[in-house]
Amino acid sequence: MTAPSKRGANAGVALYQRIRSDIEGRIVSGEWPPGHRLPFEHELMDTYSCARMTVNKVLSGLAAAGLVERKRRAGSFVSRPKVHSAVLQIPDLKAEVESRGQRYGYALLQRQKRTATREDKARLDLDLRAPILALRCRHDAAKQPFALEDRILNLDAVPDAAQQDFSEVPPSTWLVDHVPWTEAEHRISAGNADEALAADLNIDVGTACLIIERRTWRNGQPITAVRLVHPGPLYDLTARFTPSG
Amino acid sequence: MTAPSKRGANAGVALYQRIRSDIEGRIVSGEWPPGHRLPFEHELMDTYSCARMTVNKVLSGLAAAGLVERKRRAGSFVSRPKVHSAVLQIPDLKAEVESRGQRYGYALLQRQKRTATREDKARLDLDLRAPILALRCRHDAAKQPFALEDRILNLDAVPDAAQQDFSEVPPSTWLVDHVPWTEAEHRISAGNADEALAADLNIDVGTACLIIERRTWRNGQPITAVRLVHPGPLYDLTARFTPSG
DNA sequence: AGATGCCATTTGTCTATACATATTACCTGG
DNA sequence: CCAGGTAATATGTATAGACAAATGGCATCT
Repeated sequence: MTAPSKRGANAGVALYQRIRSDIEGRIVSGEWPPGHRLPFEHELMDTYSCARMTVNKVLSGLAAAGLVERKRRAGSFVSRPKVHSAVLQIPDLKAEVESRGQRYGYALLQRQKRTATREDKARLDLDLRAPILALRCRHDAAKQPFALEDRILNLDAVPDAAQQDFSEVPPSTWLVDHVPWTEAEHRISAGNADEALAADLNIDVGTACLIIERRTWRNGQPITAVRLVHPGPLYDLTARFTPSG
Repeated sequence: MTAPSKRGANAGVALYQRIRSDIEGRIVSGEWPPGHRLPFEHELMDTYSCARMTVNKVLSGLAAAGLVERKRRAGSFVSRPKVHSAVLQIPDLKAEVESRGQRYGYALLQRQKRTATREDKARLDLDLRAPILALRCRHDAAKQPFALEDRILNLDAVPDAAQQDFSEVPPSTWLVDHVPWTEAEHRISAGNADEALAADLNIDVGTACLIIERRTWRNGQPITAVRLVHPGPLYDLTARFTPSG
């Protein structure tokens, strides 16, 4: 609300929000298809009897959300989304498990401080011989192995991690609370469990697993690379999405 | 540009963008950690010698991007991101294959117009007996099966689809161009190939596959449900993400 | 001490105005 | 007829001022 809701017809929402829903509605309903030129700012001004700053705020917001594209002198156009994009939420595993009403368990299987091998170098963009912390742990849901985590941490970027034994607190939880990041990359794939994995996850050899690999940087400096392997039948990622953002 | 660049020190970017990068920098660098209260609007006004509307635009933008939370009377605070989120891009398969420099192929395996079974009803939120189009097709990359698509289409929502034989144009491509949607849900999981799947995809029985299931609605009305099965070794999803949005 | 109401502060929204900038459409001279 | 300049137009950014709404704290009353 705000802005004296001039003549009571205002149902408690801000004017610019009403205008925005209005326009969004026409776009998603197909009334204004991709490529369609929407009214000029001064036309919307007249339509809604408001100042240009108000409609400008709306159109800028829609442009920021990717629903429209704006061109000087030409006008604003409904943009055509080329790809399906979905905002994938990858929460802390502990929170994930507990939100299903299951008991969460954690075990550190291996902790090793060493210098980067050629393999590590390929995995993150590390310098060869950079000091790293290699961790291997298991996450359980309702006493069943739920994920195997295999992580390397760049100690040049996160020296504090060397002081942490990760026997109680999972590295992912510690990192979220202590290390800001600027860039992340996820790769999601499927693979068959080999013998070692099958033993650790208590599943049959050959069972399909969902593999999530994440790499994180901070201003270009590599922080960590993690590989999470979930037993196929026990896990799936879900993403919901609306074009409005 | 814009706004008379008061005294030339302006490097060609708008004032509000300079302020925004400035603040974003302090946040991602950790100088202003999660929970930290950032300066009040009137303090930023003084700092940057500008009007309140300008800093308001910056802070509102940061709030929309999820970097800060704003509370009346209390101030604006750096928000603590609880989940890793990633924008997953799921492009048209044809574009995906060709962007890898491989030849794309498509084959329609099955096309059936019928009424919804109980199984279909569970898959989308269809009414029982609603008219649907069931499709099964294969996508190839460099002559190798690359994905098996199994789709149902709600003909009540998309009557035009009944006129389309999908022998040349993949349904996903046709849909993107013809049907706007307001909501989508993705589920990503892993599974072992059974005999039928192994035969269609030309892989061994038991090979791990990446399974992507997508359901799409338009203003609450179900449009389509699709299940894409990719041979594990041949495919992965990649998402890149920066907190700034 | 505890409940209650008022006030100051901060963000939220809106207006009216101004000038900058990019780009198209048009006009004019060669 | 074309090249080049010019005006018109729509967006981009910024300002100053105004009032609304939410809320934390303080003062007051019981």
